[in-house]
Amino acid sequence: MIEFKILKKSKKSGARLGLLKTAHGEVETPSLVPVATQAVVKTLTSEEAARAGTQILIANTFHLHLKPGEKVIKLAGGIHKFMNWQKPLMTDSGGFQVFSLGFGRDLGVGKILKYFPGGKKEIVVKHQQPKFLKITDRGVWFRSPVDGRKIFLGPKESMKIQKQIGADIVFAFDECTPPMASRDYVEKSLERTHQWAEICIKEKNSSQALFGIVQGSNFKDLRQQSAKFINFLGFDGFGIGGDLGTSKSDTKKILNWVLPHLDEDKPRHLLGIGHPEDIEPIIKNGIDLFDCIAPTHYARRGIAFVDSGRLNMNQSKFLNDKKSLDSKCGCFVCQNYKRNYIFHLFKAKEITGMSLLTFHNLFFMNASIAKIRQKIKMNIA
RNA sequence: GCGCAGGUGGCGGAGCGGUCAAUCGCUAUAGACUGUAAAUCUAUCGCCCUGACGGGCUACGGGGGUUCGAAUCCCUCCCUGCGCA
Repeated sequence: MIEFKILKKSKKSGARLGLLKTAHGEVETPSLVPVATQAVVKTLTSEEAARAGTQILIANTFHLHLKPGEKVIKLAGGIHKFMNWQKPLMTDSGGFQVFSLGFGRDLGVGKILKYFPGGKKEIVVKHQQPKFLKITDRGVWFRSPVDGRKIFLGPKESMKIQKQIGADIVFAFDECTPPMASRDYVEKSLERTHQWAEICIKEKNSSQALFGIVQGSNFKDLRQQSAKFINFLGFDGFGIGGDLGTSKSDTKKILNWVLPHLDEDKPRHLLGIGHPEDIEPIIKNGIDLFDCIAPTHYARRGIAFVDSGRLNMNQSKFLNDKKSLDSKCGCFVCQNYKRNYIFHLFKAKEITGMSLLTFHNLFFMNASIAKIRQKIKMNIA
């Protein structure tokens, strides 16, 4: 189980400084939760992920169920042993895959909608089903992206799998609704997500903390209703999922609808948000934890997060650039390697380039969040 | 010297009389990506004008010819590879 202590509340914003204790150690919050979908931070060893300042990881129930299967992980002694990660770890429930392999895939969009596919002004998901999966009241029939076979995942199944995987914190099975969903769709989906939340609570075991997920898309009353309902069920913490609007101010607005209805003394995890420029605002809104693929995913595309913004290490202007990625960064990459070399590795398609940038991006983000924690402590944020 | 095979855009390589500024791949340039179907995807890539649509110009080794029309056919020269002397 977990214990969460709020050490300090900012007087200048909604930010909180906290300490999350788990059987595998503590997490100073606010904190980034780097993504290890397949029980690995892509391109890094677990030791490297830790050395980059990572305090906690999130793996994925759906993907680990497909490969290698939860039984394998259980037989290996649980996910911590399996991947040699002795720090805190959470598993996402598979609820995001209801979206990403469903409407997200159909329409080629992510959960943050910046443009409407096909140039249409509005695309509304009403009552239809996604092409490749079937959403029912009891759960979801997926098509495995690995081999196409049918996979059923509902609240019971997800909880059972997550128990076998053995993370410190597990998430309730939800439906992440698409950003272009109609109100009707979101209402119906929310009802299901809430029923599933009740089932997850019943399936909860004593050794894992369980976070409930607030949905409701960008509808104020639905978000509030969801926050109250999920709060009432008595979870150990909260995830805030689904559509969070198209701008930073939308996200802020939605968080302001939700957070006042959640027990203050429990951790709040914003699901899937965390570009560098998002972090300070969401922390000031009162978010304690957030996971995002950005640092690792962008690294593999050659994008380095640095103090001045982003560097695209595929650009040949770096051919003879003998500077480190970021002159102020203390990571081993910035201490030992220069842009010219990293550029070369990307051009040569050498995997070490991706690995170096992944390490740097994680270190950079973890360090900048540590600075924000310091600012909260010193009453300047 | 003879024989054979070739010479096409930054590179590799299609095309073999009109629909060709030229398939495709690579490279190059720019962009996208927020609970990871992702070491991926998209766009541009002869020159000039245009935001774009579009228009103009120069091009398929050099030169000449046939034809209404040639990267594609003919002649000739140059060059490359292989084989034989």
